[in-house]
Amino acid sequence: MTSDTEKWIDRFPGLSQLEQSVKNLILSESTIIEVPKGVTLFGPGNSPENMLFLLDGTVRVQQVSDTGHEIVLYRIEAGQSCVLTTACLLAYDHYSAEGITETTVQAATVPREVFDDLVAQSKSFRDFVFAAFSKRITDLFLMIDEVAFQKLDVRLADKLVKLANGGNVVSTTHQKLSVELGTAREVISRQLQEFQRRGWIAQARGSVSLLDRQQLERLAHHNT
Amino acid sequence: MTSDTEKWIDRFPGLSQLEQSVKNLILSESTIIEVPKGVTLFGPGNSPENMLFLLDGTVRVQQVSDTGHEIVLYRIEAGQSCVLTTACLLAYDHYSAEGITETTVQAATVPREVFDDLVAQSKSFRDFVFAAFSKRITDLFLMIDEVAFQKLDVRLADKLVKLANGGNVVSTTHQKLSVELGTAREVISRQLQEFQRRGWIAQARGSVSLLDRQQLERLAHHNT
DNA sequence: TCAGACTTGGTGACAATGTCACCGAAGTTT
DNA sequence: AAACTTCGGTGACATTGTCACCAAGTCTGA
Repeated sequence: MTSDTEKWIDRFPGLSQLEQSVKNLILSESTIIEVPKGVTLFGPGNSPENMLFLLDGTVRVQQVSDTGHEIVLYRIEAGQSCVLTTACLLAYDHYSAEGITETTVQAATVPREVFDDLVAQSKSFRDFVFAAFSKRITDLFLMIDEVAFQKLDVRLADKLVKLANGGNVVSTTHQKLSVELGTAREVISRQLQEFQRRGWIAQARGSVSLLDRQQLERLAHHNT
Repeated sequence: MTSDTEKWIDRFPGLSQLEQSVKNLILSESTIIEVPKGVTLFGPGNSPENMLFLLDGTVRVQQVSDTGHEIVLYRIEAGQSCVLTTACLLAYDHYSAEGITETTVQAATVPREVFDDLVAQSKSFRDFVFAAFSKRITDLFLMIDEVAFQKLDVRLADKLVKLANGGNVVSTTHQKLSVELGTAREVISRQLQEFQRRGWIAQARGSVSLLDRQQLERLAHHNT
């Protein structure tokens, strides 16, 4: 174990406060894996037994409705939270969510039994786990609110700014944006045309350039 | 403690398998409370420190959007699951969900520290808790799917059948139904008129009678 | 390098749902 | 009985979703 990987645990804000003995246990019982982009980590009929701590990259969790529609539920970012869903959600039948790597992903895998031991032994680990669950649930509450009540232009502006991630170009198709928001491609196309008409964005095949991020952010934050 | 209340723990399928010693601990450290109908158990700025096991009655968890709209997220039924949300969600700031008793409610309250002890000591209690979280999360996934992609007539038919709960009368207003589905009152009124026109329901002020439950169920299950 | 095949995006017509501004009828309070 | 509140109805219009296309760009294989 290199000094580099030894420290991965400190990338998790919630885990850095663990007792040293617990940290050592996690480190010794976990395996670092690397998964290429575009791999389905979990999904219907595919249930890994391990818990994952994401060290690098992002995993997109999305759902395919029985109507054939898709929607992105959330993303798991490196160091932010663990893939609890993985080990836990399989218990329930009708879940159709799947987790797909959006980039090459580095992760530490912790066997289920070790996970259980950790929960039993460490109060701070428990807090970490429950905080992760809580965050997930409150985020889903917010998402329901958004899907049910927010106007599409607001949601799209918000999504563009977030996907740009500080930069000015979002490399994605109208189709993919529609899955992000759980709407139809045509609706995205129309709305992007409107943004373009206002001079807020420029479009090219497969990419959107943000020309006036301030306006987009203003719309996204409801300050019309 | 009467022999009646001593057995409440066996009403929870997930808890009945606990070690007897753990059961005893829960029973001795918990307090039975009764809460009248219409009380806000938890909500923004109101965070009870205890975990609740619902023994009788139902709690409605709903959300008020900053757009002023409301939507029912889920219900907690007696014996079904514990009010984990209560103790856990406060950790996060912007959560606007609230839990309101829909009936007189009987519940067992377990102090936070006892809850933590239980999680630490009992594997089966851990399984119970994680199962509850998982169920909640997968239910929210389904809800997002429904809100985003299901037609309103399907959702309304489904909701009517479920609220009828085996009977043939749903005592509620159009306004309340609209909150159930996160839509507008007018939309519900129109749709109920359509159901009435088809002879599936009859309406009176403040109540809906199901005349042809089969048809409603057929619609709800997408078998047009 | 050319012929499909596929992907991406555009368009118009229409359906479903949400919003707004009203209205009157049925209950409730005083 | 008058004032008020709750409940539900209505029409006009805006927004979003659906469908059936089309055309241009990109890729692939012979």
